[in-house]
Amino acid sequence: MMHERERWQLILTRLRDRGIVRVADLVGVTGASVATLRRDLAKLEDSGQLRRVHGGAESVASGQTPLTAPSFDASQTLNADLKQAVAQGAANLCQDGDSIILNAGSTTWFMAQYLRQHRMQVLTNSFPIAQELISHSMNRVVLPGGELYREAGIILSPFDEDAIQHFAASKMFMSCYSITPLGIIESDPLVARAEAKLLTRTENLIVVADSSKFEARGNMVVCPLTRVSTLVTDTGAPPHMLDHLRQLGVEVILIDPKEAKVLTAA
Amino acid sequence: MMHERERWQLILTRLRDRGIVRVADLVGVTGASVATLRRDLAKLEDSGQLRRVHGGAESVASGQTPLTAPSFDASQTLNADLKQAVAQGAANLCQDGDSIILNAGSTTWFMAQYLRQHRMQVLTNSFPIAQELISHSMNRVVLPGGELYREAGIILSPFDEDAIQHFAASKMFMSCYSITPLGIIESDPLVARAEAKLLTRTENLIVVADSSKFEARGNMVVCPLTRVSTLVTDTGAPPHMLDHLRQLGVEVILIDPKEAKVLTAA
DNA sequence: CGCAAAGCGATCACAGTCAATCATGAAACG
DNA sequence: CGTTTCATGATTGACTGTGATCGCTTTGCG
Repeated sequence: MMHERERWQLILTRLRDRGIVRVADLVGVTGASVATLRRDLAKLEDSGQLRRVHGGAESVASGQTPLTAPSFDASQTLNADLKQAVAQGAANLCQDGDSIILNAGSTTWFMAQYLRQHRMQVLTNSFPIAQELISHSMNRVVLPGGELYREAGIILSPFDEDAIQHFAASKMFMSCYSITPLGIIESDPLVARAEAKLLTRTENLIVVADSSKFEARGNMVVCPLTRVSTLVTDTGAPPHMLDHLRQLGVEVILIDPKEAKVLTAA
Repeated sequence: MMHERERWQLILTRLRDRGIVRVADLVGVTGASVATLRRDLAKLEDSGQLRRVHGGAESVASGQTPLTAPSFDASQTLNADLKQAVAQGAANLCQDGDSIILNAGSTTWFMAQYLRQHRMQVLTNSFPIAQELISHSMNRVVLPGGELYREAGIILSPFDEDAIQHFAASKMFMSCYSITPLGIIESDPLVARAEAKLLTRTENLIVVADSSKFEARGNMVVCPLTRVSTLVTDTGAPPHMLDHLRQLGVEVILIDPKEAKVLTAA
């Protein structure tokens, strides 16, 4: 028989792939009874991970624009579970009234999903994140000026004068391309510059990265590791890197992707 | 059998792609009965995601995201036909390679629908317009920095330093709250200020306004009528105002909403 | 103008789905 | 070893979505 968590994971995966699931289908896939699956859906709806409809459930992101969907479906297939767990752990660090920064990235985008109940001021250079927050949360949203790049939905500007110079954040959550001993790495120079610019608006840098980010890739250093206050990652991260980070004074928060998924939502 | 939500999704997608759907076609595509599809259309119309017409339904200008839908459904019910006609006429003034500005407004939003085939640089302070352009057109999109206001989807900033100071536009298309002999009128001070700021980025101001905008309403003057280079409106506009505008040197372009094409150019 | 065809809303019966309740069995606990 | 707790599965009555049919209205054509 299938375990409760397995079913949940399966339901959410299916939901992400197809946008909609039917109870009848799930019976065939999971082998569980209709009643059990209804309970599952009820719980998942309570924690905001889907919306129930007659006959099954639909993705909370369903009916979203073609912009966010394609640009994130690709990255979603890659370690989506880990990213969600890390994102949820990071979201737990937020409190109502905070002023935070979210840079553009798939992990931060997942994080935005967990901020629906919050009331904060959020500065982000990600168009999809702004969209998500403005339409599904009570947070106030601030955007930097600049050109909106289609593929990634990032707002970038070559200029320094900007309204964000008036923004002061208590925390910044940053996802990245990779983490190496040399620092936080991006692959695109413009993106690296944009993130460096955001970094000037806060003292407290929280890096969110699933364990796959510790493979060395990319070439643009956004900032050294000593700039990082906190790292949120999952238990699959290489221990020697975590030790190194702790020695540099970085607080490391480990999320167990198996447990953290839904439980902390309550 | 196809699920209700799947049909809705399919209907809305088709609507996005083609602008109009026929019940008869949907029967063939979805496999559902005519009665069911009619019910679907009725529900989708209730939630403002499309407008029913004899034989099927048409895009209400794309029932895109939860953000745009509510904010524009209200204004759409008001003179949507006129606004669309004016918007189309205004869009005809654009050429590939232009750099234009679109302020936030229902008429300019309709206009964005007619810019799908263009390749321009577009500066807009409207989130829904940016969304429309980035996901359905080849235009480059530039945004000003500032806070994103939920209801209207407008980006507003109390500060002057901004990336848009580096933007030079050949034309600005502006919709407004009303037009009076005193000038172009808005109702909200912050909006009026944002539009005045956009005005500094171009010489050539094109006002787009259906004929209902000539009733005196609102109280914030954005600019005097002498600042207007061109006015695009429909044939229902009061002649004495048009004469007055022509005397001030404003080029008046009249659109016949029935034919949706340009009649006269003064 | 009149007529035919298509589209429309209303109604009804049927099937699928829902929430609530109770019963079962397994693990946790003293 | 008995009790408690919890996830699960079955049953029930109520509800919702569906499709067929009935007139009525709108549209298009001569």
